[in-house]
Amino acid sequence: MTTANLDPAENAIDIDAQQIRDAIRDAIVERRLAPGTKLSETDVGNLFNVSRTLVRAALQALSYEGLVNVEKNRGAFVAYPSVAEAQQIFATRRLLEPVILREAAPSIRKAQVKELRELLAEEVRLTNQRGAPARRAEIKASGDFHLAVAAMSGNAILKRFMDELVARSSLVIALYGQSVISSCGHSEHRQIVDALEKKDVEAACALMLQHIDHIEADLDLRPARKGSDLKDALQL
Amino acid sequence: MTTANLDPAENAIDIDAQQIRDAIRDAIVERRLAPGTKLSETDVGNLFNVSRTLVRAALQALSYEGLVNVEKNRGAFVAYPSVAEAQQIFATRRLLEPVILREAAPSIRKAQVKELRELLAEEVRLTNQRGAPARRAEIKASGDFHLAVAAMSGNAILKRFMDELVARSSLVIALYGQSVISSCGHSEHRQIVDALEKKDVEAACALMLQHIDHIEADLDLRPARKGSDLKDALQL
DNA sequence: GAATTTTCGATTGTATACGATAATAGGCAA
DNA sequence: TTGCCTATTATCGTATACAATCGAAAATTC
Repeated sequence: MTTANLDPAENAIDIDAQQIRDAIRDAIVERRLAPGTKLSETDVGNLFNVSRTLVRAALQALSYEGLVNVEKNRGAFVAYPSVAEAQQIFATRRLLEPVILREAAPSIRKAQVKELRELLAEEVRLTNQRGAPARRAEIKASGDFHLAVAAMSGNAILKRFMDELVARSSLVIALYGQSVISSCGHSEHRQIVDALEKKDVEAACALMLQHIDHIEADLDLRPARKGSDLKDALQL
Repeated sequence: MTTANLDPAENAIDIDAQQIRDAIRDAIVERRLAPGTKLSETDVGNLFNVSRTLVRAALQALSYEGLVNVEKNRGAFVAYPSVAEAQQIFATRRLLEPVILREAAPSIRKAQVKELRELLAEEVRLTNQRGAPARRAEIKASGDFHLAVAAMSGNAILKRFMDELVARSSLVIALYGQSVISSCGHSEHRQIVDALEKKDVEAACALMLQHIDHIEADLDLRPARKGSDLKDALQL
């Protein structure tokens, strides 16, 4: 059995393709599924008690998000971003997130600041908690902060672009991250919120760029990867 | 028969989902398929001599690009962007295209200028040509210019975002465009190339923003649409 | 013993079958 | 006629069946 470890929470009745997609995406983003893992159509189907038809639809959707690679006649695999791709993902975030901040800033009111601070509180709570599930939730929470800001831009298209970038970033961090707490920057998140609250957009942008730099600095983006990890992750 | 007018050029042997997707996308972008047109799975399947399975995959893919709306238990329709969506598409382009220009500028060499000028020449050639096919090709060529610039940024992710924005823009122009030659701005395209050649990125960005303004100015984005057109486009 | 070929098994690719849903048309009553 | 209800039909949603492909192991040859 090559495929395993998808959250069996959705074992209710009548699953649809969207739920399967979400479950797999969450598993990838929360790093329960390692990059390179094969996602066999029959195996996934059995896990959710659905036919391959729905699984294929879900896997196809994930391939558009860049989270899964579908190789013709070979199957679907959790994406295994190259160093070049990883750099491009972060380069794009550096370009987009300041733009998003500038768009979001004018519509930041007390309610928005409150919403962001609640997300910060959740991040802190998870950081102080032990265990693997808390670590996984922390990864997701860290991304959620960036997505919340994107949502405040009021631009659904930008928000969707960020959805993809944040999800793929998690994958990259899973692959190339060095420190265990790779998504460490909740203090940086707070600084950004502080700047937004003061309507100091330029400061917020500068902090955001620094923040992205720090995330990327924690990665080991040297060309070669250790072979053992690769073989492991590919599950050959 | 509700569905018709897909280019039958791909009537060779062994069509796959990707080819169907491309054929339908081209038909939408070149305005051979009006917004709102129903894309029945069986009809499209018959046109390409494939089963509904492949058609569904293609339609699903197009829905991720925002070119097609899939309504549960009702079917797929060529997207019918609302005024709000249209404005968001152009707002996003205004944000992204300057960023793209700044990214692309450093790697603009003689070869790149030449490539862009060739695209301009093609646009001019099509403009001076009569007939509906030339008009359709003109629409596509106009978008290709923006996509070529995006490709020169060297950032595949940005390029893909632009792919989507340009395709959806064509749809919006089809819906809300007033003048027949809605993608008129090939002279503006030339000015942008001129600025890029002179390494004057700021001028290029300013011209790009003006250009997008002009495209949007040609649209009739007033809330209500004339009832007749709406009925026509919905093909009821 | 190593390299090449062949065979076999597993997995994907596509078509089709069947059940479910929604739109339409027809009939009935007001 | 108009409104409502029912029945029909067409279309979609999902499962399954069968064909095609790929990879790995076994067999053969040098």
